[in-house]
Amino acid sequence: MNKHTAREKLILKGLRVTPQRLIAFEAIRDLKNHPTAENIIKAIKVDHPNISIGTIYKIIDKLVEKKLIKKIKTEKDVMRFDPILEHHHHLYCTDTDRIDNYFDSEMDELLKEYFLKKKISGFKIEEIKLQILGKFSNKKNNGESK
Amino acid sequence: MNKHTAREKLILKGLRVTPQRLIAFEAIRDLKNHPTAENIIKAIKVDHPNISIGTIYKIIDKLVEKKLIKKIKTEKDVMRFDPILEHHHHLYCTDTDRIDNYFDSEMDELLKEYFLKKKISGFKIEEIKLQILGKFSNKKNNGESK
DNA sequence: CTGCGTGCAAATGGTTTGCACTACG
DNA sequence: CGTAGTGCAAACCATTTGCACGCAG
Repeated sequence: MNKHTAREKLILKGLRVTPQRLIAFEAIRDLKNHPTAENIIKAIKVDHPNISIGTIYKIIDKLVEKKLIKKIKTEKDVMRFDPILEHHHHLYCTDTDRIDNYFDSEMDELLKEYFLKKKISGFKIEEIKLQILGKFSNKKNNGESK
Repeated sequence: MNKHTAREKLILKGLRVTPQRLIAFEAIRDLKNHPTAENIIKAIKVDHPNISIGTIYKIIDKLVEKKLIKKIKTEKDVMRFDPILEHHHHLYCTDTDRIDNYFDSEMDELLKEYFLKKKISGFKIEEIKLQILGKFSNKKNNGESK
């Protein structure tokens, strides 16, 4: 997750390494709770107030397009992003906008086996993600990082 | 799902029954594939071109607020709605914007048991929904209505 | 009759686009 | 050097809001 790695990932995807890209990419990786574009912009502005908002949007789009980050589904009308690419599920707080990651390979195995037996007619499954809705006990369980 | 029922549901939620509400509510119930606000507006406009867009948005908001319909999560930036209130999952097409419903009480049972044993620390589960991503075989499987 | 609901139009706000300029490779 | 990337500001567009009027209860 260091500067070097981010740089390499950009290069691997055929993207030019600009300071703006590096800063934005790292900001997204470091932000917890699946930031909105606004969160990202704000975080970047702290140290780099001169990066343009339009540019940040373009960078985000490019990163999504190149699969360096992902968009995630929420009920709100703002887009949020997820820098973790490996398969995982999400815990959605029904009171706040907190979204934590949830890794559970046992569950993944279970789902896989279940749908091996039970086909969904007319549909070819590629991936199954759990949206787990509920409430966090207020302990700051930010140790969700994987 | 007839006029009478829609009317009753509105009344039960303490909402005044206006022609606009009835028309909008029924339109949403009848639209397949989890309509966007735009879909809803368009559908209504066909027969009732004089209902205002602002009003339709207000009606949708009110229906969501009163839990007569639900918002659903998508990766796109437009909101979509679901008139089916009972617990179910969604099949998301990774190519198109098609979203079908998926009912599976066996799976629900499985999930329930699984998470009875395996607690998620610091999180109280209220509901679990599957996002099943994949592709439809092009057969028009619109018999997804429940 | 009282106030919730509607229609309209203007405002909002997050996101996008166009274009001239910059700098990565 | 040539082109992808940046900055800025204007444009977009779905949704929200304010307000006067209308109709449901």
